[in-house]
Amino acid sequence: MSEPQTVTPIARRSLHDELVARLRNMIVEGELRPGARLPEKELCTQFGVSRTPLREALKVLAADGLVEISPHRGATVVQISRSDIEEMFPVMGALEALAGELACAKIDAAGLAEITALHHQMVAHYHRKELAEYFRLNQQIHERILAAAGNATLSALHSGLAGRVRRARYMANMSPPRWRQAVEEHEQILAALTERDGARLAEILRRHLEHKAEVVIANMTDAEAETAAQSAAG
Amino acid sequence: MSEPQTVTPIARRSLHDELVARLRNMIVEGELRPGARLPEKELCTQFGVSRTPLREALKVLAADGLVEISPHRGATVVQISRSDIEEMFPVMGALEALAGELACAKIDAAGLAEITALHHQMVAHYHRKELAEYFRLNQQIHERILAAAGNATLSALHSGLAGRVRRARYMANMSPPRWRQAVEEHEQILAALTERDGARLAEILRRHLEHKAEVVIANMTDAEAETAAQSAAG
DNA sequence: GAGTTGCATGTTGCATGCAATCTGCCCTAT
DNA sequence: ATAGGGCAGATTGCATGCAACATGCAACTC
Repeated sequence: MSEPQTVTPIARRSLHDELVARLRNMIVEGELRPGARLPEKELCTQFGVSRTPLREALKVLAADGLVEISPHRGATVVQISRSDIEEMFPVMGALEALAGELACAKIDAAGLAEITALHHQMVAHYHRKELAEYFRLNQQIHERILAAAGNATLSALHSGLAGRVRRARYMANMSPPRWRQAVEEHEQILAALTERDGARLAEILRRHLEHKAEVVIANMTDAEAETAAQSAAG
Repeated sequence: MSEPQTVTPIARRSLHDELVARLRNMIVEGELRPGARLPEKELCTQFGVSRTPLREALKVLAADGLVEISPHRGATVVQISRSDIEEMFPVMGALEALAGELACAKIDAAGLAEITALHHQMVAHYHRKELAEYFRLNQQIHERILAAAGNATLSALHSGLAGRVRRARYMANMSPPRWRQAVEEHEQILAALTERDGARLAEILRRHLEHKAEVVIANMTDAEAETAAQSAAG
């Protein structure tokens, strides 16, 4: 029986794996706010587990860069600063650019059709101004391009960064011209991918990520100004 | 006493942090071979700690991709396959290319002088055919370029990959023409950096990494053939 | 009254114990 | 003789207990 596995082994996740997944999700989805403390005891009662697997999970998340652990003081959800974001986007740009090149070389008709379908759905949501749906599809398209690159290492690094960036909840709002620009860039992305023009796709993706960064930074600056105003008023 | 700290706070590493560092080093430096089992009890007695911090350390290394943990079966040092290597190098190429661009934009005279000095030392070792020393400096130069980019996220991702790749012990030998080519590329790297030509440096680094990949793959193929011959003979 | 010191409390770091699971071996049956 | 089943040993997964440490408050000094 040295055949490659066709059936997926039944998932028997240990507690710490399950905890890592749940906590990661709670952090990325914003349920646990940046800066929030993560007291072991409280989380233990909440999840109904003992401290050992929980601690192991926290260590893993710390290694992932999602939580910060200070000795004898406990774990907190990491704050993302503007400079962190400014650092991350060029890196994501480089990764997505590479993914674009590889994807152009490897993608088949079926894969391209899927991305094309997602793209048109996304554009439809854009025209109906359905921001949440737009983002969901936007994210899926980028993930598909990464997947089409067929490079697990690349995907892993990218999704790690994407998870960290997503926590910034950056696109709560986006100005109409910015949104329009993003959609136009996605048109170019699809065109380059269809023509299998790797170099061009890479360049477009790099620029696209640069523009995303600008939107995020602007949004963060607004948010900071708001909280500053609030704390001044309070 | 709100002055900035001038004295470094005394390092009080917790046991699990210390264990993570030591194990990571042992794995990266090849002291723990790929595929080696990591029985908790044995490591505990070896390090003189209990299983709790050791387990936490293993989980972190698993998240890092250096060890693999199978439920109820324990941890092993991950095997690097040829396809893993083939995946990693393009990613490192993209990261180093970005680092090159950023470094050209940011590096100052002092930083450039340091890299130049390292480069000349490295070339000296090349002429004396001191392979180990050559690699040490080679690695330092690449690290310095990453550092000069001033992007912590980028550095972190790169060093993670570099650690995983280094385990392949790829450069135990390198053919004279290959070695010569590598040195020539490093001359170009230094030139582009000196001229602050980011685009060119990026391109050179990408190619440089491609060539490194070829050397590694060739070496791995040799090693595989060797072990295959051994197992056939034994 | 301001600053410092000592103590009480709660939390984290680590060690250990028990239950569940895996591995290897022996035994049995075909 | 070989395949399959079952048991014993060993190892991992998790829970709990104890010690070390950080924080906040109160008392004390100047």
